[in-house]
Amino acid sequence: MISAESVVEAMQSILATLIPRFEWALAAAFGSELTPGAPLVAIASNPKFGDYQSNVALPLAKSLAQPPRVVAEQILEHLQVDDLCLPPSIAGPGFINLTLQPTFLASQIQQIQASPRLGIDPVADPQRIVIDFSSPNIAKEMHVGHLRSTIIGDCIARILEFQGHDVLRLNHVGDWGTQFGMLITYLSEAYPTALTTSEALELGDLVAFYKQAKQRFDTDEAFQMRSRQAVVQLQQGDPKATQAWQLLCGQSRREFAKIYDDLEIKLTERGESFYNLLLADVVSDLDKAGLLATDQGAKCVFLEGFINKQGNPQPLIVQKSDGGYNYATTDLAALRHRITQEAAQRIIYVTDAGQANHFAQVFQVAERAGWIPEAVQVVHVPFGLVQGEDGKKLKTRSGETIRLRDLLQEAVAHAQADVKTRVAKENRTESSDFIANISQVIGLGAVKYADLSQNRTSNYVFSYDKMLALQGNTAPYLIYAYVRVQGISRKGNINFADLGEALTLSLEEPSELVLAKHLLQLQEVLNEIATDLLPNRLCQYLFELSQKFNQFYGQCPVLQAADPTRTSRLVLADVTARTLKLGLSLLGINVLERM
RNA sequence: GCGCUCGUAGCUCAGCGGAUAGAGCAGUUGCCUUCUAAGCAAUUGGUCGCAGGUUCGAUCCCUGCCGAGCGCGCCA
Repeated sequence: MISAESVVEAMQSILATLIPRFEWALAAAFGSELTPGAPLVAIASNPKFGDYQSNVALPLAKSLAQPPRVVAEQILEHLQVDDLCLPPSIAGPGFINLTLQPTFLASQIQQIQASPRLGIDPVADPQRIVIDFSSPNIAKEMHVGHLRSTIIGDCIARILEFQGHDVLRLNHVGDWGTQFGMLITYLSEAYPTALTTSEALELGDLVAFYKQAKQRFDTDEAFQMRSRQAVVQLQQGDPKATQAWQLLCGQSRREFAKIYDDLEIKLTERGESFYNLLLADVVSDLDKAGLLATDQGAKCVFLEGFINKQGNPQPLIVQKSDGGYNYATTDLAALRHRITQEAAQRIIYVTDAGQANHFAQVFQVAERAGWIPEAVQVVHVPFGLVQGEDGKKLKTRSGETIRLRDLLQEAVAHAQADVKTRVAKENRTESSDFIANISQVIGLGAVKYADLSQNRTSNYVFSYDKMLALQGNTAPYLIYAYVRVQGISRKGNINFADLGEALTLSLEEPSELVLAKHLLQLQEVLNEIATDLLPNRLCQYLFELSQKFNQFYGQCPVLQAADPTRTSRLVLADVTARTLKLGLSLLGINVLERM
């Protein structure tokens, strides 16, 4: 039988505590072999029904041939939850509603407050997880298209790292392939010093050359031939080509680093070139597996379930007719490397939804070749387009791609304008460092939050005005809630770390109870996100937390209250602030002490 | 033509097979001698694209249709 001790000993989510209670009650009431047909417990769909609810009685009614309310009554007869809940009730057709006891809430909040990790222990079974994200192309500037992958990938990595997993963040940069043949061929004609002298080119120049090279490639057949030849040379390790390539990569890398530094994102660069020596084996091993075919001079695997425009099975090309390899080959090589060399148990690809087919095809081929062991999960995490307000792919007014650098700078500039207006309106004097710091944190936080707070699968309309609006479901609103708590500690000279250990909390006001209950749900939310990889759920949680805190703040004076209420409220405020800080940090967003 | 994703309030979006579908913004109305009003409270606003089906129960799952976006042989 499950005892109450298990709850108190190891802090675990309320759901994780309640589920075995229901399992036990069901087994006791009806025997252990029945299948519930619904989740045993869930967070209540509406606060007026309580805090948690169980709907199992409804699906069970049929198989047990009893009215659902009768089934619910039998479950309640065996359900032991009096250590954490008020007496459960049956409502409507047979819902079981549970409400947490204030004293239980208080003890849980107290445990969270005493814990540096807010009561969330690392997972018992840490996994080796590879996350492939950001992945800009060398010789091109990072642009809006890289924003979502970079931000979403970083957020997923932070959450899994916090849970205690061993995460390898890989930047699969485009540092190989046709584009380099193109660029090297073009530069050797137009600007040969760039291929032999480091820092001969700014990244901006490189981008301009890239465009010219691309145009030649698309219109000049002879140039195209020479470019393809150059790729093959590079892939065969020709020293001159290799040197030129390294210079180009170095140039781009320095530019990327500035953006990653600003965004505080850490990545291990392991570009396509890394897998060069493994490509030939991919093709020969596919051959050995009996999957390889040759079609129009290209080596390929014909896919199951993919039909081309002519109605024929579609191939995945792994070696082009000119002998070169392409991104499918590289992705297959990378996949194998991550499984065999990195011992990855879970491999996550954060790229735009447009690549869904590509990954489905690569995964299929790897699967059929027997390269993906049963225990390894390989998953594409797609996200929608960044659109302009016209609903089309985002461009500048003149039709150019927006540089990520410009986008971030503009966000910070907007934030700074807002801060200055506010400081002036309140007749405050603040140092320029103070203003610069606030602008940076808010501007970058707003960009990240606007992106992460959308369900990633849908397209996302990019609007400076909406993203930088400092009201509503935005980063500044959340940061402001945090700042309000710090305001309390400054005003009252409170050191939250010194509130003492043997506190007795008393939670009575509705807004205190609502806030406390929400604080206890972080672990459940994180567990969900670790499975579904949907960061917007964390945003939703933090936004609701901020709303609930602001309601509490408006209704419950903290510093003026008498003890034990005063201390209880201080603890609630402290736990709220630390939850916000932790949650925001998992989104890659900083907090401010004052704003 | 085929595939993937999406369609929820005026706008931008949440919504995990459950009870009367929720936020934010915009609109209307209150609240600053009180821990920062970047806040709070109240209020208006819905044929969940359409039609079937599965289910005790469907915004959610299945089928068909309509509409939008993206992709579909040697770019990544």
